[in-house]
Amino acid sequence: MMVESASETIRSAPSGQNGVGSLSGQADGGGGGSSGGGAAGPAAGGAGRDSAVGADSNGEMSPAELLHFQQQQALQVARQFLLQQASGLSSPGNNDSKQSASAVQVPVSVAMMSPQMLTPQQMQQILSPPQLQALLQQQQALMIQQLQEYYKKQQEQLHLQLLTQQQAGKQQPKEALGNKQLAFQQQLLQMQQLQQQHLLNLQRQGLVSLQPSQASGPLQTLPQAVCPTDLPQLWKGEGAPGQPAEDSVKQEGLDLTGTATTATSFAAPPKVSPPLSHHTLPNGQPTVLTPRRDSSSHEETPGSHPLYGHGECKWPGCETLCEDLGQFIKHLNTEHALDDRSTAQCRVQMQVVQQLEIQLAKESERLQAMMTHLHMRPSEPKPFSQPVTVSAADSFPDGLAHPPTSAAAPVTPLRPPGLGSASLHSGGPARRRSSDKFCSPISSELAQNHEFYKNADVRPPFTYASLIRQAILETPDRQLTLNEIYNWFTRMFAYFRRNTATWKNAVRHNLSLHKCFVRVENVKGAVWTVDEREYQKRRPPKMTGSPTLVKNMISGLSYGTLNASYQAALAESSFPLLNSPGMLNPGSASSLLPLGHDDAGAPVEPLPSNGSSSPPRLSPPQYSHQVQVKEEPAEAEEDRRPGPPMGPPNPSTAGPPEDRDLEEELPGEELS
DNA sequence: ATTCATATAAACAGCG
DNA sequence: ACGCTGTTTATATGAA
Repeated sequence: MMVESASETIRSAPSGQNGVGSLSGQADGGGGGSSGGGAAGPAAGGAGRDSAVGADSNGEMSPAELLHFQQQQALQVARQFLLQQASGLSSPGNNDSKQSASAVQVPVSVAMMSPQMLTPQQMQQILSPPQLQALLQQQQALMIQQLQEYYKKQQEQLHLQLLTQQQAGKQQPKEALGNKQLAFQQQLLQMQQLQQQHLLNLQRQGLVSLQPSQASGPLQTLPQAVCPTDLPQLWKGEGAPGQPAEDSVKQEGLDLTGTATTATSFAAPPKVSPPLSHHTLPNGQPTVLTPRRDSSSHEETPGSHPLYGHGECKWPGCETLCEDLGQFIKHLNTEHALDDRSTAQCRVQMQVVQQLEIQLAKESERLQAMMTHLHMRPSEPKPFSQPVTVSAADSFPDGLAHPPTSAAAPVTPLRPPGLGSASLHSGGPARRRSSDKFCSPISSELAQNHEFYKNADVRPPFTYASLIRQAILETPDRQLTLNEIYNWFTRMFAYFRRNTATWKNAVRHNLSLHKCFVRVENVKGAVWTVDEREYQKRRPPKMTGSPTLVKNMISGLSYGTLNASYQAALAESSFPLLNSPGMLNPGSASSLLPLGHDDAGAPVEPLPSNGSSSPPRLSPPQYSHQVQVKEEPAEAEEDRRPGPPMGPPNPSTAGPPEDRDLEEELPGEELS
């Protein structure tokens, strides 16, 4: 206890804060001020343009063989992926397949899953980890499919470009523009790649910001960040339509640096499928209805040229109209000959493809891990034990904004069992923690995931108040000293092993601030107890509507099983602890309490914790049992050890009053 | 736009 | 004097 304090007192408040800040900022951009957030784009672009030189312009055009080789590899990966998907993910895959065929954007999948337009957080709060996992899986599958689709297209295009150039013979390169543009493109590409990865990570981790509004906002700013489908737009030269290749390229360079928002489609020119292309649903969700048709069409139609479709040249950034194939060929040979520019474009395209390959590989790996995990225990919401090491590596491949978790991550790269459930928002969880306000049962959540939180440097999605309460209620006598509370925090959450000054202050602040925490003088000092009544009181009964939402959502998902688990979760949510003092067993609780979210507040009084005690007895200034225990008798006796009316305190508690924390698992065991 | 809940930071007082 | 504990105030942010 004391020992720690020394080291902790100082440093690191900032890190946590910063982390939160940054994350929340992002979230904000998506949620509330989507419009505002979207504006930023240009600035970055400008910077990029100036320094564009950095991009290496060297590197000769690799031989066709190389390209072929790459294609082969990529295709193999894709095939593997398909196989995996087919074998393991039958149900979700099937469901999504249709959608994926038309809808490419991630948001779509989400929309599918959450008819009610719940925010990710809400979903997290409402759904239990297993449910989230299922959702995530679905989404994952969809995303990968989409990726793959796009990937194919890219491969095809690349190939064609190369061939075309070869056909055209060798025309003299016009060096002038080539390099600069290449540099721009490459730089932009890199940036976008990073962004993309980051976003994908975020999505993965916490179903982050898949909201329609967010999708549209940030996307504009970071085109690439979104998803493969948007890649094509990268190429878009602003004024491109109808312009000669050269011109379009120039513009492209400019545009790219300036505003990433420019959008010309590369694989699927707007004109190609006027009615089909991008649609925006009423709710603002961008949807790509059937862009792929185009791409597939080339493949299928032998007579046509892959780079030619719907009377248009499909060369990246070029939308020159060509009446017929002959004219197109001519155009191709003229405008897209083997010169620096074309080479550069080709290279960029290669990078795009490579990036996609990488992405695909990662996703495949992830999928496999997920499937493995799920197969092992289909319905078991266990924290981990997954041998999967994948997460560690791919979680944050890039160095981009990682959640506060960052550094000291003690150990296991585990990911929250529930997958998005809480951690994900790992980063931003700071603010709205689920536990309190919604049904989320901290106890059950903890029970299920305590291993995770214990080892992963992830901020728990609970409020300080709920955590403190949990800590106190977990003890047999429902009372803890401040230091014991600290210890509980550090014992239960890796996250709280850092930034101690910050969160300890917060804990103290919460103890003082909330009426539900009652300080009781003790011989030994003071202990803190929980006034359950106050605790219930303090949260607004907002959950009222939620059940409906949840139902709808669930029905929408058509996850029968989920429904069950959800109910179970709800049940658990209540106060398992109260029921059996000393017993944390969620299971028991669930059976006892059919419903009632934590918060149901007044109505939910039902906690039989003391049977009568809670409601009536409490009337006086007393707070349930705990207080009594401590107040008088306790004084005499002192610790809870003997006093606890509760049953068999766990071994851990048995130990020294304060030190029980030393070890790890006392409460944890019970929980799980 | 307002209100509420929460998080964070910090100042301050009392106590051992 | 120092550190811990506890209270309080201020500010920022997200959500309803």
